[in-house]
Formats: sequence, structure tokens, C-alpha cells
Amino acid sequence: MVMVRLPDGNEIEHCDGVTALDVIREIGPGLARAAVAAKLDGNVVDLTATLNGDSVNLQAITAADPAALPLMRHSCAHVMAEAICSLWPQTRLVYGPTVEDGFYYDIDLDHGLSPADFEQIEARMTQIVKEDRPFTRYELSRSEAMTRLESEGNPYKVDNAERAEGDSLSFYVTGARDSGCWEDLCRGPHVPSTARIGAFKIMRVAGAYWHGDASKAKLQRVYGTAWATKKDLNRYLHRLEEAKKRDHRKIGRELGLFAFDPLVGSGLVLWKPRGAVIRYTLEQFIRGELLRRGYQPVYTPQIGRLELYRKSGHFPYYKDSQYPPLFESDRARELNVLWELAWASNSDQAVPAEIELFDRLAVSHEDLRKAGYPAGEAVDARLKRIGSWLAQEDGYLLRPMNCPHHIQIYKSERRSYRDLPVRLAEFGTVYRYEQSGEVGGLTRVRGFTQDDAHIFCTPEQLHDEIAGCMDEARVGLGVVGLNDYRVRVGLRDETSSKWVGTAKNWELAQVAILEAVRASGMAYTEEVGEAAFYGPKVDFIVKDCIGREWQLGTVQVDYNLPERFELSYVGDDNAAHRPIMVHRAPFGSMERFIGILIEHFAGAFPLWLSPIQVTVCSVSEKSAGYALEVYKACRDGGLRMEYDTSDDRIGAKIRRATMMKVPYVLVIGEQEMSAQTVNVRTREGKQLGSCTLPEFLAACAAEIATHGETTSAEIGRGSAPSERQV
RNA sequence: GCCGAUGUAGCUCAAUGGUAGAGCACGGCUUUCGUAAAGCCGAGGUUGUGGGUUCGACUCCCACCAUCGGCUCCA
Repeated sequence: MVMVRLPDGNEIEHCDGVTALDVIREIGPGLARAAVAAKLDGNVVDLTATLNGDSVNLQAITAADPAALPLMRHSCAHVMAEAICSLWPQTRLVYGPTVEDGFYYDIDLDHGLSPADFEQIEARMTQIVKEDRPFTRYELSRSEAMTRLESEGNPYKVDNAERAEGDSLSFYVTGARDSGCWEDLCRGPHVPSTARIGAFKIMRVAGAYWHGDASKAKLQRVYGTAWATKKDLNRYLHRLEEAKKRDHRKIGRELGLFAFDPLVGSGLVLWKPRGAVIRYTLEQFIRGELLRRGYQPVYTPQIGRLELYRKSGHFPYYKDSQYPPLFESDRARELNVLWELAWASNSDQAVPAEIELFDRLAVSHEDLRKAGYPAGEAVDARLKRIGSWLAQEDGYLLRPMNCPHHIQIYKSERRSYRDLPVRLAEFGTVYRYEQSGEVGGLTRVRGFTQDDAHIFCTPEQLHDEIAGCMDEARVGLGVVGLNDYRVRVGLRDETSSKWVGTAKNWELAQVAILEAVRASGMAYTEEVGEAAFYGPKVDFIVKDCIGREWQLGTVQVDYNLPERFELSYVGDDNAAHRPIMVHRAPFGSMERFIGILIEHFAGAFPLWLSPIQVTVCSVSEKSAGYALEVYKACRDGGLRMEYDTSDDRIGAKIRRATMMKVPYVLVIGEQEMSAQTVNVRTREGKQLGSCTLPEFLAACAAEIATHGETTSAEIGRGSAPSERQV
């Protein structure tokens, strides 16, 4: 016997082997009709699951339950897969999970699916749903299941089965068992029948790799969404439409903030005046913070010798995402290829391609011929030799990051422990040749400016420095009200070979960063494998309007570059010590940060950041002169102004300014002219009434100085519209 | 880089292989108006670029460029 405990506290005794549905039916036939699954001791299971053991907590899950949605979506994925298989029988299924707001199914199919096929697939799905076929679960022992899957010749499913845990594997038939209906290896659970699937829609098809590995098979990933009701689906689709309206690419064009031009290059931002002023204002804000926190501004070039980046390890480690180096001569270019070949060989013996290239070079270059190639020497020796030939004609790299330059500034003088921490800050523009499929908007670009700084400190200072950087990011994000972010601590994956430096230093860095993050009191997640290649990091991650996550601010601890560049300071013991570096950029890049900011505000920037802060609109020709006076006075007062004295009606002028998201419109008519006031209207459509120009300027100044903590409510505290004489 | 889609006036979108069109924006004129769109007229295009098929291509085919959605990558 099993004692079944219900959510209301009631207990019912049942025979072993009773199903969840049996119990629910006993509670009430209405509930049984509404139920799509059950929760047994917190685990979601099929309604047909049997109850065993001494006692169990049971809860019915109805379609209205939030837990029902993923379940139903997964069932919908099965129906979609069946539909695709029936239309293209050669389809081989791979993997079909539930994701946020929907599901997808990876398939291997020679016919490339396109949106034109969606209608057909959806029609077939609708038919399957209408057939009201039960999802029937059955289990096979692992060996039986494997034998069967192998005989079906679908390597993906065999792989899935191999990865599944447990002694037996479950299958789901969309229909009665042995009915010949479509079935799939699946852990479940599912809704009771296809008729319980609500409103669905196939959204898109995209490429994907098996196991996410670019060297593996290319698959097609078909995305769908499913909701309990048609109304919910429509609400979701509407939500997507609304999100699109906030898209920074759209708003950026509409408000004239920035542009891209194929002639300039993909992923290279042209900041137009109205966008540039946002960036300029943010940079001014950051500069103030930097000085207050003891940073020293520096300027360094946007280009550097290739040798610099060989030393830092960035070249050729990140070669594929760098713009190609600039070489003065073909010889230098070829010698660099030779260097890369030797580097890649990483062996004590030159590889044939290496020797072949050298021999070819030696034909036309006597000095090389004389010197000969040290083919039998260790790779470091060969690299050094090639480096010596390259020294006089080294190539240059458009800088992919700022740290090497800042390191060289650190190295330009002898440092004492009394000087530390040294904090060097620069809005450093860097160039990275991002993969073509990745470039888009302001969030992923090929040239961008980091609000970068590098801190060189002693081990004793490290904790406080990291904590200070965390605080900078917190304050920076807070000042623009960007509080919906998550904090990720990226740690090293010890099984990967992608890291430089010693295990000991990694351990020190990871401990330091975790201690500082814990001390900050911020919630965070630890993610193994998300470290930078030279050290662990803390990232501040936000989502854009269509749900994609972007890393903004970052704090990275680095023991490795100081080693590579042999950095030192003189300690109080008069001996040389190695400083530790902290890389930090609280906003990440100005481009990405502003992109996210545009979406965060939907283009309606707070007054201090607004490209145009106030537009002066004349009611008619009679007040145009006074409107211009007001405009000039405001501009003299430091506000970013526009005026509109065109012969349109006042409504049209207000509409234009409002659509450009200008925070305040000053309506200037004959009344204002005679009273020497301004009439204030917000972009939200509120009429704040009239006040004098000095009053308005003072209110704006206060709103700007406090970054919006005092608001428009302070402005126009003269007569309210209702009290005004008209 | 990979898979798929898209590319027509500044913007948003039309146009069976048969003379490229609309709204908004823009320019001119009329109008001088009180809180989200006054009226009339006008200009605006080698249909992303380059090839091909065809008597004829915005339309069909190929390549490249760019954009969009994913995958992979992200110092």
C-alpha cells in the first residue's frame, strides 16, 4: 500500500501500482480532465506513472500550471519532429529540447528547410494534434534499447542513448504502443495526448553543429514556440514585436545616433553627432569617477609592433580574430609565416613546411642563406632566430587590446612598492576581426573603445583593488538605472589546454577574485571554463531586448602578463617583486554599453544623456523671435538645444520633437512672450505649465547634475495648466 | 567561418518575365495656427554590386558585398 499525500494535506491510501491519473480522478473528474501531468515528490511525471513506496506527495499539474508549459512544448517538439519525418522520411532526428519560450529540434536532413516549408509542417502538426493520439511511454533495458537503436542506423540517437543515465531507456510512441505510430527515444515526461498541445508556431530554422562542435556534422535546428492558448501565443508574438521596437539598431537609425557603411567596413561604427554626444557625456562621467578613484589617464597608440603581441601571447593565439598585420616588405611577411609555422609546430625539430619556406627565402636573401636555418634546435631557439631576422622590419598589428601598451608605460620607469597601486586608464580603441556572422549593431563590432584601465599592485593590495573595480561597475551601471544584470565569475577549466601560466598562479588569482566577490555581497554564479586565457574574471552580463546576453563590465586578475613582460617593483626589502595586474572595464565597450542603453531607455534617454535636451517650438510667426531668444539663452545655459520655428502647426512641431524623444519641449506663444516665461511639456505628454527661464534652467541643471534623481516634477512649478489663464 | 533568409527613393513597404509605385521624410508655395500629423505642387531610382539566361529581368540562375535570425567564437 502507498499513502498518497495531496497538497491540501489530505492523505489517501492506495494499492501499489496505482497511476497518478487514478488518484487524480478520485479527487475529481474535472481535475482529471484538466491535468496534463503530475508532480510526485517534486518530480514532474506522466499521468500514467505508477505510484510506489510507502508514501508519496502527489500534485496534479494542469495546463494553467507554469510547470505544464515546458512539458507541453516538449510534446510539441515531438509532434513537429513527426511532421517533418512524415514529410521528409529520410530525416534523422538528433536532439529536441525545450528552451525559453519554446523548443527546437535538431535534425539531419539533406533538404534544406526554409520558411516556405513551415506552413506545410504546421498543417501536418495540426492534423496530428487533431488525431488526439496518446503519448505512450515504454521502457527497454539498456542492451535491448541499444540493439534497437543501432539497427535503426541513427548515430545521433545511439549517441544520446549512450549519454543517458540509468539501466533502462524510455521511448515515447505518439499513439498506442506497437501501433506503428511515430516514436522517439525520450526521457519524458509528456502531456497525455497530442490534443493537449495548445497554440504553436514554427519560428525559424537555423544551422547548428552536432554537440556544438564546428568540426562535427552540420544540422538544421528548427525553432518553434507553443503556448497554452491561442491568446497566449498572440501575446507572445506581440511581445516580440514590441521588443523589436526597442532594438537599438532601429532606434539608432530613427534618432540619427550612429550608422554603418559597407564602404567603411562591416562592424565599424560611424558615430553621428547625436550618438557621439551620448558617448562623450558618458566618457566625461567616467573620467570624473576615474580621477576620484586614483586612476591616471594615459594615451597610447592604436597600433603596435607584432613583437609586442607575440610577447603578450595575443599573437598568434587570437590570430583568426585579428585584422591581418601590416608588413613593410614581402620578406617580412614571409618571415612572419615562417615564425607562425615554427610556433605551430611546437616541436624540437623543424617541420618540412618550415624548412621548405626557409629554403625558398634563402634563395633570394643572402644573409639568410649565410646564416642557415637552425632546423634541429628547440622551437624557442628557432623563434628567437626568426625574431632576430624580423627585428629590423617587423610588422605592425592594429591593437586588439590595450594592456601591452599600458604595460610598457609601467615598465618605462623603475617602480617602488610605495608607488603601487599604479592605475593607468584610457578610453582605448581596439580592433578585432570578429567572424562575419557575429557582427551586428553596436553590441558586436570590429572596432570599439573600452573604458579600460590596468592596475599594477602588490599581492596585499589585490583584494581591495578587485573590490574597488566591482564597486565601479556597480556604480556605473547604477547611474543609468541598469540594475538588471547578473554577475558571473569565470574560472579555469583545468581539463582544457587553452590557458597560459602556472597552476599556482591560477589558484592564487581564483582565490583572490572569489574572496573579493564574496565580500562585495553581490549574487554571482561560478562558471568553469569562462576565464580569460590569462586569468579568472568577473563579468557583468545583461540581456538585450530580444533576450540575448551580453557581457558589459569585466574585472580580470592576471598573474601571467606580468611574468611574460618581467614586470617588477622594488619592495621594502629592497628586492625585486612581481606585481599583479588587474584588467578592468566597468562598461566594457562604449559601443556595446550604449547599444544596451538605447534599448534600456527605448531611446528616451534621461536628460543628462539626451542628445537633444530641449526643443523650443514657436506657436506662430508672432512668437518666433522670442522662441529664438529662448533657444539662445538655453544654449548659453549649457543645454543641448534645437528650435522649430517652421510654419507647421504647434501640434506637428510637438509631434516631431516627441518622436525624437526630446525630454522637454518649450511651447512659446504670444502669452509666454508677453509674460517672459516658457511653457514646458515632457515627451511623455505631460504639460508642466509655465515658469521663468531662470527657473527652467535651474531645474534642468539640477536634473542633469543628479543624473535624473530630481526630475521634471521640479520644473514648471509655476501655474499648473488647469490654473492657467487661457 | 557555417546554415537559412533578406536587399526596390533618406525611412517603411508595393509592383504574374513586358513603361518601377505609395505613405512618411525632403524642397517650393499657400497658411500663422496653443500642446502627437494643415493644404497644394515638386523633386527624388543604372531595383546592393558584377556576371549570366531571355526578344525583354526588380522578378530566373551564379558570384561577391551588406543586413537579419541562429550555430560556433568572443583577449
